[in-house]
Amino acid sequence: MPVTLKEVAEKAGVSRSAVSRTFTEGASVSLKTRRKVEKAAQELGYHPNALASSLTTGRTKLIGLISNNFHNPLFLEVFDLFTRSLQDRGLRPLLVNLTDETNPANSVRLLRQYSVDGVIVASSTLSPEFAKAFRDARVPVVHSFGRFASAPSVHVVGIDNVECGRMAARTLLSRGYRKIAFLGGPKEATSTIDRRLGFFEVLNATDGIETSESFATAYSFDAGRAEMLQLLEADPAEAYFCGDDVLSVGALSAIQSKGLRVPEDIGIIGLNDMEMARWENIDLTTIRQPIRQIIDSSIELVVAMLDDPDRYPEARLFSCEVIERGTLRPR
Amino acid sequence: MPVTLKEVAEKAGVSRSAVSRTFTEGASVSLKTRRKVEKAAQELGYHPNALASSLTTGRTKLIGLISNNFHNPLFLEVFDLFTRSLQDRGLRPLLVNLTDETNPANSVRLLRQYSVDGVIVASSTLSPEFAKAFRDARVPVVHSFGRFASAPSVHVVGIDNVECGRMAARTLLSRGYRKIAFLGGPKEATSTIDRRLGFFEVLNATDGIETSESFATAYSFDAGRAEMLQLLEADPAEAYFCGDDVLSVGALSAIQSKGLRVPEDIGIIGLNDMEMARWENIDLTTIRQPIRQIIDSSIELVVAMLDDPDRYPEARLFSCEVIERGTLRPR
DNA sequence: CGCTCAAATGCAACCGGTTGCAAAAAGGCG
DNA sequence: CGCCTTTTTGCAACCGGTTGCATTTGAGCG
Repeated sequence: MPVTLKEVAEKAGVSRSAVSRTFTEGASVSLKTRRKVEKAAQELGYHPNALASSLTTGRTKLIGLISNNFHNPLFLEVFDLFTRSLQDRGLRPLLVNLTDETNPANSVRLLRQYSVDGVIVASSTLSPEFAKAFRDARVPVVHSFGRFASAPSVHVVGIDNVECGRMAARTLLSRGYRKIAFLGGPKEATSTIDRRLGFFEVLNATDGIETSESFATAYSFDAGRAEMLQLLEADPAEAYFCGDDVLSVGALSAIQSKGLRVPEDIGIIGLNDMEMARWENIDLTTIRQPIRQIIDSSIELVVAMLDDPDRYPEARLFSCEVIERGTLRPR
Repeated sequence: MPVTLKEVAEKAGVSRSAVSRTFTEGASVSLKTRRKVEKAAQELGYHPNALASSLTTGRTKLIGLISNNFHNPLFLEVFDLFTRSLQDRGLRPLLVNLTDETNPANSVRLLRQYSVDGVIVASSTLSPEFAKAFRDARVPVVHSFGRFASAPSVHVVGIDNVECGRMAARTLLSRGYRKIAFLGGPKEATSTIDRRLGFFEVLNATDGIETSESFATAYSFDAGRAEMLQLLEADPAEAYFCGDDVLSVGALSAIQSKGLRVPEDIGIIGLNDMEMARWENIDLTTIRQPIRQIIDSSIELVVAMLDDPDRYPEARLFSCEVIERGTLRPR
């Protein structure tokens, strides 16, 4: 049903090659034939079939965007930025929802079937095995929001979660909190592991601090709320560093529903700075992750790999920043 | 670099057709050759190239998922459900972010270049022209969350916004509110127009009700907050029906920051029932849109159109439901 | 005006598959 | 075992493009 190259060629009275070249950047066509072809194409409403050309060029301009974070509001912003930046570069995101997929091989197969030029794994909770599986299949891949490694085996762009932990600890200490706790996400999430590490590294190096820790079962409102309700049963801390913002809001909700006040009775600091954190009803003090930079950098990297698939793997880190709002007591 | 049909054929000692047929549902292959082919494919790690085959079959199994709602938390759930349901049916979502695109022709061109089998326009704010442009290009299309029309020219799946407006009005009346206002989204959004219509239809039919209306510039927290701050300057209403949940949260935030209480001083009812509406810090009374049903139905419809592109356009409506939470005073 | 050389063009093969068709193989039956 | 029918198989053309190569065209110049 759609118009093909051949029809345009016939109408314009030239060969198919001429038409193809007219639509190929930098190909050799005289102005005269180009005019003829463009006219015919215009009249017929012709547009080249990207998939057909991908067969010979080996480029589909399709980028697999794979994630399992479909319940973290931050990721709506992430998807927004990714899709727009990709589009701006003439690339198309093929979205893969990994929520109930645990086998990297399946994702690799799926995306190879669609000959994606590259893949971006956008998730802080997905196992590094996913990115590695793509690398092994020689598909250019970048793990965005992945775990920082000093000897990366796959391209990683994100933040230093250990440093974020330290930053949270220093912030709480500077506010004079002495009884301080970590309320992590899932114990096995690398982000939780790393944040915890940095957090306690600083706290343990400080005298007179009483610490404790616990873990929510997911980075979610419900998990945060449930865990905090539990904590409030017995001798809660003065301040908590929560695994992420959604978890923090769950915790806030638990605290408020017990009739306690934030920050007067308990302080909370989150991580991510999702859009809602600044909503006055939430007004969460948190650590901002520079998602725009992470995303731009990820795309740059995956684009660079299109030309140089064997590019040596690197880890790119962006610094985070404490955003002061209303859930910690003033200095 | 990836393994091709030919290589498998050579290794298995059969023709290329035999290999192709082995991987084609319902094709005629003897068990013996199928075994041989599968063995060879296995050893070589062969998987058929979906894009190449689409060239002859005319099916890519690609579905364009186009939206401009990348700032409404509800849409994270929407994307989650869409991508999962599509995947479950063996379809792949090609995501298009229309945030800064106003010309339907561009989207059509783009998606035609990628030979998508069908398109889902998922947006309540996008002009119906987008869906129509696809229809005119003879690309199967469904407008999800689109405007209900009694004489639909394009497949539409969604809710009856007029009825939602009535529902909101009845709810407010039943709580004894007499001074009632509409705080809409953008004036030109069809969802706002329709909700307003139903809302005032009921209110105007009731005696002794004082009404007023105003419009936020977007379905966003900031717009809702700004508008409500303005309203609070002079003689606010007793209760507001807000354009959607995000707007409602903005309004709530404005009210609270002025030292007023909800629902004691002012009542709010939203629309959508996004995940955060139930967060205790927000606890928004709202009208639930059955997004799961809308999405499943949309996909069913687009799938049905793959087989019957000329299917007569229909509008599918789902009923909404008031979700009682804490932002309206009790009966 | 003829010559050289670069630019433009068309031919034909190819990308990785599918499929109609005719030939070959297998199965059924007397 | 031979004959007829059904199933399986391979050939070759095709899907909608791209591209290397040889040929033609045309510009530039003495």
